[in-house]
Amino acid sequence: MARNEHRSGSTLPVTPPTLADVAERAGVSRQTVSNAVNNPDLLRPDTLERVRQTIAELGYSPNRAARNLRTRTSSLIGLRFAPAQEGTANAAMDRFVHSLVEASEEVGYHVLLFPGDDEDPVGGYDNLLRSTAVDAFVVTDTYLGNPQAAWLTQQRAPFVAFGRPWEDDVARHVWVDVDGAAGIALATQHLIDRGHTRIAWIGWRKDSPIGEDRRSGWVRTMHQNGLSTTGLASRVEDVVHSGAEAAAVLLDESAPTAFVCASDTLAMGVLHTLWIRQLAPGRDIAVVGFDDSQVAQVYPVGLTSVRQPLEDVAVEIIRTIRALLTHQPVETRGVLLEPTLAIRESS
Amino acid sequence: MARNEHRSGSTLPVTPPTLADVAERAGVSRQTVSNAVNNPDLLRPDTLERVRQTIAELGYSPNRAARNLRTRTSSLIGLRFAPAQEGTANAAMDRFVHSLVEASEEVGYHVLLFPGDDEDPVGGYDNLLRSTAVDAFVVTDTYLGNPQAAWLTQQRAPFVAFGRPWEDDVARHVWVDVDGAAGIALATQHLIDRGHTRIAWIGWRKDSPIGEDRRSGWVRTMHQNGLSTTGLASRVEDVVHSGAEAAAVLLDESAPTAFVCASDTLAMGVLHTLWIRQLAPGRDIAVVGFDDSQVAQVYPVGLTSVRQPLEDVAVEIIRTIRALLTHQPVETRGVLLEPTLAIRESS
DNA sequence: CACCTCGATTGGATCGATCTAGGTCGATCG
DNA sequence: CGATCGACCTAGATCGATCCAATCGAGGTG
Repeated sequence: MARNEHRSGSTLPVTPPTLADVAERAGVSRQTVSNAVNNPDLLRPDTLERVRQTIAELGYSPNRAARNLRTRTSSLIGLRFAPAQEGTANAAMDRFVHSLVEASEEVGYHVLLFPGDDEDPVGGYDNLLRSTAVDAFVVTDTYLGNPQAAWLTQQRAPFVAFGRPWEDDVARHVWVDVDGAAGIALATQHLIDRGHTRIAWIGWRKDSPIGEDRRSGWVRTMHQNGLSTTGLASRVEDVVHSGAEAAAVLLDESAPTAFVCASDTLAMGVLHTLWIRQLAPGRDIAVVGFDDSQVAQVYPVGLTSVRQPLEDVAVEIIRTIRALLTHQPVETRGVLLEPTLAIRESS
Repeated sequence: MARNEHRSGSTLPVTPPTLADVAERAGVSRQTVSNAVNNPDLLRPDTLERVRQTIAELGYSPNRAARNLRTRTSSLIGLRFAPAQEGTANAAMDRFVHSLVEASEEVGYHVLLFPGDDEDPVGGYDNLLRSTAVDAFVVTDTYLGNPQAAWLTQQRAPFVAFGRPWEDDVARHVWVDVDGAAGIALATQHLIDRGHTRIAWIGWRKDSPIGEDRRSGWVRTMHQNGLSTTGLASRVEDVVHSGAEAAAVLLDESAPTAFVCASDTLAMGVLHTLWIRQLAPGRDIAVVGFDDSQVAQVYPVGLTSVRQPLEDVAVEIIRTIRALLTHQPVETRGVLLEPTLAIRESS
């Protein structure tokens, strides 16, 4: 059993030390070493210390594959990673993924990325699930008609969704989401506090539940403050020039003094129209976007934007996944977190 | 051995089928099933067909952990994932990670993310390496004084760097990089072709080898075209307002008609100054950035920008990693890829 | 017909950590 | 003083796929 007898202290041995190596060297059994790693409370302090010392000396770290095989877990969380769409400002994924990686590390998980395929949306999930390569999934794209959540539920695969199952009443999975309506309400109130009364909305098409939810935050806040929303709303595609056109029309027809947008992309369109018309963002016309993208941060006139608490979302997701995996009762089916407002020169 | 005899056809069985299950059901031995999966050539066509049929019927997929344990591989590639810095336009990581995930999938690898820690830069690498959790690493931050590449080399850990070992003559690891100087040369020549002769450079501080490399592309192209660079260069921090200030000073002192920048962040600063001075980007003054970030794409006046071929970088990195892992001789120590120019209204 | 070859197939051993059942030892108690 | 207890530790079995050496069987050869 005495493998790895001679090894250089500075380079990685050809084969890393095993639990048996540590046991032999420390003069204890394998199980004792295992306990030292996983259940230190079971060992007598002096034995624990001796084993730990040996572990440190040998630079031992449990072999992942062996542990995974025995325990039927992988400590990996699968995430389908789709790139940010070109031509839009949405870089939220980047920040979210990082938060997720951080939150995972804290509790001993790692994040495994796999590519998406629009033609076969569950293919990637299926492979990883059947080969028991991951313990759970984080699903980020729970938009209308997305079959993944339903499919995973049916497979009894543990997963948590970032995003509510909007339209789907039968969906019984666990989710974490950000209250977009509250974010827009925050933005709208902010503008009202600054003295604006004619605040326009530029959002997405009506078939987007997320867009309609965000819009409701604007409507609600306006009405709560006794302000009219008539003729002040526009619903367009999420591209820059659509936002620019909508802003131009609204300025001509309704003379708003402020714009609240469903995305930073649309807000960029508004800024473009203001620029063409020689109107100064923040001084002449206020603009607020959504997502606090890099564009909002880097744009010469800093764009005020609703910022999703992605760090908290990630922590909450990981917390929930742990609960699912340890078969603790999951107290709530959904968690809704409050966004904040990143205030900059544009408002 | 006949586990999983009765199972619902629609939901995942409590324990997935094993190779032994398939073997028994197909009336062959385990080894034969293994061969059907890994070395189909060894089987007689009719046997192969029968085994494949059974695999499909049972929905069998080899257990990753068991395979990993036996073969001492994981099919995982580790990538330290640091988030884009707030306040800069650099979203290249997002695109690169996606490309890497795609390229990995093609050859049966997956990407594992782990967090970075500036205080202990090799900690994450060390853990994954010692627990044999990944087969290789992709290292993206090979800047001056970064100990990771040297450390990994010393540990004999397989890895490929995205980025040249600039200053380090002794570094003998394998790398893939984008020729920034060629990209800037492309941008500069593009401006010269448009009739510009007074083209200014705004780059990073002198201690950045990447910045100096990019700058050399500007110098080279200017001189090749018989143009002077005197008084047309500025070196500043990579933040928007530094770019804006540098542009203002250069406009006052040297009256350039075009700017080439080491980053989109700096280019945004230039655009800011142009906006303040009521100068139209593209018509009055041309501007070119670097990285083709979302900002460049979304900015109302589309920003012409050097675009790194990150898809190709990823493919090349994966190709090299495969070569390293299969102990094929790696023919070249470094690969330099050519960027392209995304031309928009700003030039 | 015995012998040989070579492709196809088999069963046992193995990777390294963990689970399980059982064993050791000193302290406590009737 | 021997039985009992509990804290601590040990050894064998196990997870599932692959490696390895050995075997089987069909076809060819002298």
